[in-house]
Amino acid sequence: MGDKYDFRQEEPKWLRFWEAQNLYKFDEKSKKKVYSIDTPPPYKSGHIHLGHAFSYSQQDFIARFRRMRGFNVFYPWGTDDNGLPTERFVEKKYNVKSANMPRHDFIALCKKTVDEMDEEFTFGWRRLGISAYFKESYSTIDDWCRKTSQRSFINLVNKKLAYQLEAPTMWCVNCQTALAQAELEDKELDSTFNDVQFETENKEKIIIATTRPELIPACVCIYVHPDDARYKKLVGEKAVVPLFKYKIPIFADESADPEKGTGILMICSYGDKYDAEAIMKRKLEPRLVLTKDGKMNKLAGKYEGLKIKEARNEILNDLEAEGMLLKKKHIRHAVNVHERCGTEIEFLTTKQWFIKLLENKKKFIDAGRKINWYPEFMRSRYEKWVEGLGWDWCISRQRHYGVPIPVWYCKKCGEIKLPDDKQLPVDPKEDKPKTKCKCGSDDFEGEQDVFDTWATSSLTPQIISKWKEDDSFFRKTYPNDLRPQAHDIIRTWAFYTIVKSLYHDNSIPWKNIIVSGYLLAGKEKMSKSKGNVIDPLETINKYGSDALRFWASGAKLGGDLAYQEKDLITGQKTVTKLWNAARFALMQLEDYNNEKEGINEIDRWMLTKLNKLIKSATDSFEAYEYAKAKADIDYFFWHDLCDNYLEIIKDRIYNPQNYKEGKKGAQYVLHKSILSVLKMFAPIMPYITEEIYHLKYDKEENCKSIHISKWPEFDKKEINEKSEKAGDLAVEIISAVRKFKAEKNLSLKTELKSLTIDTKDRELVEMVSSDIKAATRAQAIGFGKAENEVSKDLRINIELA
RNA sequence: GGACCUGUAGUUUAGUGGUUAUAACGCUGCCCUUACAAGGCGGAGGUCGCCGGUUCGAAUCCGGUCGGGUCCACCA
Repeated sequence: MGDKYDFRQEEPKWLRFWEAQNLYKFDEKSKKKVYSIDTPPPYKSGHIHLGHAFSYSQQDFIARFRRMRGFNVFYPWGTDDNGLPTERFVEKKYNVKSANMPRHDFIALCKKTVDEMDEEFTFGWRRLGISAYFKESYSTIDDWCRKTSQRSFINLVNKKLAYQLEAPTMWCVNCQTALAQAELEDKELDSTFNDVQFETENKEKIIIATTRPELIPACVCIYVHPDDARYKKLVGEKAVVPLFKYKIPIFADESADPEKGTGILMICSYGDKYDAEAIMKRKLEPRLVLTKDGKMNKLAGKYEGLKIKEARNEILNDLEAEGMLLKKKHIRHAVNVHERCGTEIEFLTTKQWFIKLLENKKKFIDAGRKINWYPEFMRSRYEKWVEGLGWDWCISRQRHYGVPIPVWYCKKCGEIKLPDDKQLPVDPKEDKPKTKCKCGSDDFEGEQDVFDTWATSSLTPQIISKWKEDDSFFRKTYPNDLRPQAHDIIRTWAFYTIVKSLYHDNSIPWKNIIVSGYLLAGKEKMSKSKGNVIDPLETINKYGSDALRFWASGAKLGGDLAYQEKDLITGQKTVTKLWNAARFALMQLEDYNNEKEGINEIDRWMLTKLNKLIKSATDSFEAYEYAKAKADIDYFFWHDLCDNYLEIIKDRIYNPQNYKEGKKGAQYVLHKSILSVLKMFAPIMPYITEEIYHLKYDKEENCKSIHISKWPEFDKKEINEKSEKAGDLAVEIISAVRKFKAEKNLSLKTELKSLTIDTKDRELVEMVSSDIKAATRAQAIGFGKAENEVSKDLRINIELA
């Protein structure tokens, strides 16, 4: 055993060892209880960043703890490769355009890229010590995932939970695709709030406030509140739309709020969801004025061809010229934009596929309540999102790249044709149905659209558990035991996964969900878009993976943590300290062969502390409170074990002849404490603990890795309250002597002529007096009157030699 | 506007009713002590955001208030 531990050399060595041993491979044949983890698949669009290191470390603590607790841990790996990030990444890499290629070619290219990158991409996670099994991983664009995704869709169509509808839907005019509610984001934008004058047929003035004057040509009716005295006389009249000069009805409707704007509401097709509802309710003919790429169409008359913003300005100018613009006020307000591109969303009538949500909100909330959320309050975020849902889930996207929606339409009768399960995965643009349409025709048109990426990633439990492919595997691993994820995707990943599991198998997808917080850089989130990310591989090269993980273990679940490089030093010091303590212990254990004899009070004190720690650390890990476990283990290791116990037993180990119990008891406790600490630290610092384990313990336990060794067992018989009290007293006295020497600038080696102790617990002190004597270097210990108060019931006098 | 989270030492933080409020980093005095100077033993540093209430007792519970964050809503 060398003097120094070089993590730069040792960490990669152990990584190679674990991978060569397939240490983390799930053993299907094992009889042990399964613990399955629905690992978050990262986008394979670049490199791991420190935020990943932070959250993936946290889930790995749990995986490793469970493995040592004797579970058969199923911890698969996957990547999410069918989203925009991958599409852009591949387009850039090969200088191609997805839209200009046959879809299957682009998918093949993505798959190829993904496979090629795999080694390099996953390296960050592997190097971090993530104990997932990387050799078998899924990619959300691979055949199996496309198959599962399409299978899920067909299943939902058959259950009438997925449907196609032509209706106003949220639309991004930049990406030219429909969107789901979960893809919206708020953005503060400058705008104007305009008072526009309409007139009735009798030239009565009606003033309407709007931020969307370009939708004036889309206006189909006007609402006033039935109890609004100001406007009662307007009800039943017709209004003339300014500039466009067509007539629209005026209705009384509760939904018009007299307090808002001028109290008069124009209904356009479509300004928002309520417009769509109002038009449906009144059975009005919508006036659609926008094209899919965000321009005014023919119905907008002279404004045809203008972009939305241009039309807005032109219309305002023209209104002003005609004296119909009464007021124009500058405002700054939040609008809904597409989270990917920041473009304001519009409502266009298009034909889309939806999954029913609105009629089952209660079921989703109930399902959420069957899952344990850590931390608990994250559940209320989930419930608030479900309660606030206003739309069914639009799953079709008018994009080229993604998992194709597996549907054909009969050209003759228009019927929908779904593929055979055996035919999956299909691309309906290129593949043909195996059978004819009910009408006898075999002339079909394949669906062009692809799925929302969440439609596939919401199936990760089904994907990893081999849903509808391997029943016994499915039963064994599903529902998954754990879903780890971040809180920003509760409304998407967590929610949609719950929806799918409920719809497919009337089940919950996982028993527990742990939600990690954000890694902050200063006050803001560390994220790629903010340009403040740090490459964890650099950090690992500088401080070691164990140090990085040690740092990540400091934040409790759901809690944000502000990153500061200096905090890595703490972990690095702990690694060094472990190394040195083990070095000392192993030196003292050379002539020791596992006998348990010669246990004295101080040993019992240590054993009591150790077993209390085992209990609390185990409980904490069980409750996903790895941060508390770490803090407790850390405290025990540095203070109880290293600072006190090791110092106290040194004399006994060097001069066993002076002690009636000899040194074996100390060796026993030393051996046991070091091994227990190593094991409890192993989930957090997998490398250094493995290194030390292999110096001695692997042979003793006949186990090839600490990570599959047995977690320490709490032994109630080792708890001895009286010994603990006696030991605590000893530590108190020793500390007081150390303080005395420090104040006098004396070396701790300085001999004392005598140490007089004044306490009512004389019996306890006598139990440990030889240890106190050795640790304080007192030639004699006596009991009697003393003046220097140490604590309420303890006074000492110190006489130097 | 609503919901949830959050405010503790210079910094990052622990602590959900009970002596004198945690630790790390930083600062500082001393100590080469046969594991460790990347260490050890000490020290300084906090009116626990603010106000009020409940209680024998509040960082902790309740109400209010101010600041930070997240999500949602509104967008006439």
